Amino acid sequence: MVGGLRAEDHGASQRLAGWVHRRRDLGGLVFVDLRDRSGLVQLSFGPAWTEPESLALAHELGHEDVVLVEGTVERRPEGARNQEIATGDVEVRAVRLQRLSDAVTPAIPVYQSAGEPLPAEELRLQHRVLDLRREELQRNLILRHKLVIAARNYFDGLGFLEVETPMLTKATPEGARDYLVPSRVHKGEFYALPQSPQLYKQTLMISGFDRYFQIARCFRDEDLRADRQPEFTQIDVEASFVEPDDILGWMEGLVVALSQVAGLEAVRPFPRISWADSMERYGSDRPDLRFSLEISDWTKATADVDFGIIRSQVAAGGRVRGLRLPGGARLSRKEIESIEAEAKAAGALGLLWAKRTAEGLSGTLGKFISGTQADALGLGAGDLVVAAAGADKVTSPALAAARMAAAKVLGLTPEREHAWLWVTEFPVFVEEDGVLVAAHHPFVMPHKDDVHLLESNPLAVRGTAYDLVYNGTEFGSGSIRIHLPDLQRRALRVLGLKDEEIDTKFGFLLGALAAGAPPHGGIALGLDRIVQRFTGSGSLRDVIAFPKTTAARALFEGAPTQAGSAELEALGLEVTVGRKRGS
RNA sequence: GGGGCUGUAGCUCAGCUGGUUAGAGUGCCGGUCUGUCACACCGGAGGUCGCGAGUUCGAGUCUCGUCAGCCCCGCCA
Repeated sequence: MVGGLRAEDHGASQRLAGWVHRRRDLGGLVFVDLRDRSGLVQLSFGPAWTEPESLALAHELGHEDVVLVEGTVERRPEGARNQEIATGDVEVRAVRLQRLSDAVTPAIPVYQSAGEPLPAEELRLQHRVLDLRREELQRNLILRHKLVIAARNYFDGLGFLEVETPMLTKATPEGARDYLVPSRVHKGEFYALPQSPQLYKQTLMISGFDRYFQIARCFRDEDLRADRQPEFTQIDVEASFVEPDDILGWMEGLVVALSQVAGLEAVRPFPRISWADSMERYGSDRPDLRFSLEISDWTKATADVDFGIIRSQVAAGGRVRGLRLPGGARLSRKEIESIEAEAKAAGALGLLWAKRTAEGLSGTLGKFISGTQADALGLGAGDLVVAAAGADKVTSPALAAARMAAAKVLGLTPEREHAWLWVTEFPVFVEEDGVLVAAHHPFVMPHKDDVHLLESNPLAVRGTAYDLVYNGTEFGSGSIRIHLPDLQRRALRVLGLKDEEIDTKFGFLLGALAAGAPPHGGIALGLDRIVQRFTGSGSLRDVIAFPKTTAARALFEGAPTQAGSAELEALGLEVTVGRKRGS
């Protein structure tokens, strides 16, 4: 490896192989930066120490040629050292040079000079073989590897077993769209690629593998984002005879181990907040606790404020909630409106605000309130409040957006760099367009105090579900699962499933549960997202070796492709749309 | 499914209210050069202006469509 050579290696004979990163040909002398994944080292070629044929070859080397070199490590002459690179005190004086591979001129540069912009991402994905040679991507994938190894060792140390589960599996009736794989043997039937190993890991619990984990690939056929890929990797965990505390404790230990690998800080225990509390105080189920700004309920404090919007929203059953921003009075109207714009983008009709300065009260809300009423909001001189009136469903996301926007506009410094958090007691069910759906998935064990509400008031049923949140990003979620077949059937009925449907779709699960199931639960963490945040990458694509585009295409190898008619026939398939583009 | 941005030399970009021969830097090719490290200097080649229609005397530039990439909403834990 070339990147580790130092002044102490002076005089050592070396045989090095790598890629030609850069060549500086001075006519008599030739310098070549040799690269491998450990870094760079300068090779020097000169008539005094290099064999003539090798010297001639050195003049001809091009970018990305693969070479093998024999020579001696030498301290560089005074004034010829390079502080910029780790091996800058030495060079390898090449005696013999062999070209192992003559590379064509790279379509996109591997070498980048300082401040040079990256090629278009389309080209980077197309020429992934070259892009992956860049130090940044190599560093990301190396860290990813180290995190995976650390996770495996961590779980192994706790007696967890890694068990592989199928990739060709059964379509799941709800959740994301499945990727389907046609069966040749059973024409007209399809496997699905797993959205997660959820049901398999529960089955493993029932089979007695009481501590399981897997670095599991998952597939979801939904539209993509910068932080979403159609195939992604989860650190998947499940254990039997556990309470949430057990899972949370183990996972905190894992996060500490992973953070150590990445050189970041994670302090246990992580704070915990219930979902209801989180929505109340931060308007979000994944609050960024690097900032402590909290939402207040001002419904009472504004009860005698004569302001149409407030009165009508409260009369309709809504509340007045808002954020107190100390020192916020210095914000301009434009800056305040930028906060409002974020709240509107999150679904609010508008944001009310009041500013208090030496001159008095001002703002859309400020105009309507007295000094006493301002005091009731905690609005002191120099402060600003922003508020939203209406149903929590609308105001919570709006205030969550306003909270982050305000932190940015005010230039608040984070109170901590790494804000780890557990959000617990997620509801089991939520209402979507008037229909009851599972908030997480339909296997979440209801809170024991709420089981009796299952049929009478399902929306009030708290679940034993928890999310791990890091700096406002959800890193993973899990729950204690239902291990009683009767209870599982009740939960599925609440979702509107008929008994026959339950038996066809979930019969294998209910059957397994009936075989004597231990209480069990687990969690899954998004590995890609963890690596993305730990490396500070802007996109998931920079922490995956061969990612897909936002249209789910693989540009390097060119997937997906059309199937030939013989293949289709063998599968018993006929394609009726989209036959085009011979390419 | 919807909205926005982008597409000009291998790469990164410039190209004005439409105007006749489309530029720069870098890379590439050739040459000079013994301490460079963004080596320097001299010379050269290199263009389907994403693609297709349309408007116009004339389109890289305007209009419509389409393809691709990226960002966002819907969707997705």
